[in-house]
Amino acid sequence: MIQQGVPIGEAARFSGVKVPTIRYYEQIGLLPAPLRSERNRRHYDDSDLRRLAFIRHARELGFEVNAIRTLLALQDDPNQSCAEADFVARARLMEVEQRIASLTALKAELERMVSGCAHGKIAECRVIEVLADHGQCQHHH
Amino acid sequence: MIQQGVPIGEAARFSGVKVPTIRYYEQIGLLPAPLRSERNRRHYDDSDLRRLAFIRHARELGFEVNAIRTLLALQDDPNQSCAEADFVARARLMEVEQRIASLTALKAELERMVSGCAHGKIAECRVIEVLADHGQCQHHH
DNA sequence: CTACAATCTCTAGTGACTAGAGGAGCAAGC
DNA sequence: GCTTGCTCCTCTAGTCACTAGAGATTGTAG
Repeated sequence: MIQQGVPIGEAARFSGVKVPTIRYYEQIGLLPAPLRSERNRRHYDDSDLRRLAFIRHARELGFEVNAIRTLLALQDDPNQSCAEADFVARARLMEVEQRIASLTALKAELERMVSGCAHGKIAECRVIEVLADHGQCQHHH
Repeated sequence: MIQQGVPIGEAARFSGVKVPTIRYYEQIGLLPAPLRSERNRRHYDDSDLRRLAFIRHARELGFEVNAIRTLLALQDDPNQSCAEADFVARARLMEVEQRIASLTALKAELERMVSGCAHGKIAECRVIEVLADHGQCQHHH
C-alpha cells in the first residue's frame, strides 16, 4: 500500500499556511475535505497541496476569500474565458492603487504632525493639536 | 433652564461618526458617558463633541482604538511630556510607510499579472498561472 | 388616529482567522 | 510500565471595530 498524501502538519510547513487555518479553509469550503487515514487524520495529496499554495499566494496578494473562490472555480474550468479572472485581478489592482493613494496622503499628514513636534509639553504638542483640530489638515480625508 | 448639549443624532451629523458607533465608543470607554435628559436621552456638550471629533480624526488617520485611548489620556494631562504622543504618532507613521512599501510591491505584481493576460482561455491565463506558481513572482512576500 | 422619526437596550453578525479546552494515538526514554 | 512530548482530532469562543436588527418608548406632524 502506497503512502498517499501528507498529514496536515507537513502540509502546513510545506505551504506556509498554519494548521488551524488549513482546517478553517476546509470548514468554509475553500479547500476540499481531503481523504482521511484509518486514524481519522487528514491526508493531503499533490492536488490538495497545489490548491493550498494557490490560496496562500492569492491571500498574500490580498484577494478576499470570495475572490479566491471565484479564481479557484475558474482554474477548475480551463476552457472558460479569461475575462473574469482578469476582472478580479484588475479590481484588486484598483483597490491597491486606491489604498496606496490614501495611505500616501496619510503619510504626509503624519509627517507634518511629527515634524512639527517640538518635544515639549503636551499643552503645545503639535500631534495632539492636529488630532484635535481637523481644520489644520491639508488633505480632507 | 438652559439647553445643555445636543442629542446623539446631532452629535453624529456634527462629527461624522454614526449614531451606533458613538454608543459603541461609550460602551468601550473611549467616550465618557454623557449626561442624560429626563427622558434618558444622551446629551453631548462641547467637551464631548471635541472629544468625539478627536476620536474621529484619529481613526481617519488609522490609529487603533488603544492608541487613541493613550492619546486622549495625554490630551487630558497638558503638563506631561510630549514624548509619548510623539512615539505613538511615529509608530503609526512607520506602519503606514511599511504598508505603502508592501502595497507598492503588490501593485507591481498585480500589474505584471494583468498585463500578461492575453484575454484567451483560462488554460493559458497568466493571472491564474502566476497565482498557482509563486515562483513566477518577482518579490517574495 | 396614524404614521414617522429619533431615541433607547440588547444581541448577534462581519472577515479571516487565532487561541484554548479536552481528548486520543504513538514513539522514545526512564 | 509509565511519563513526556509530539501530532492529530473536535468544538467553542475570542479578536477588531464596528454594523445590523429586533423590540420598546416618546414626541411630533398631518
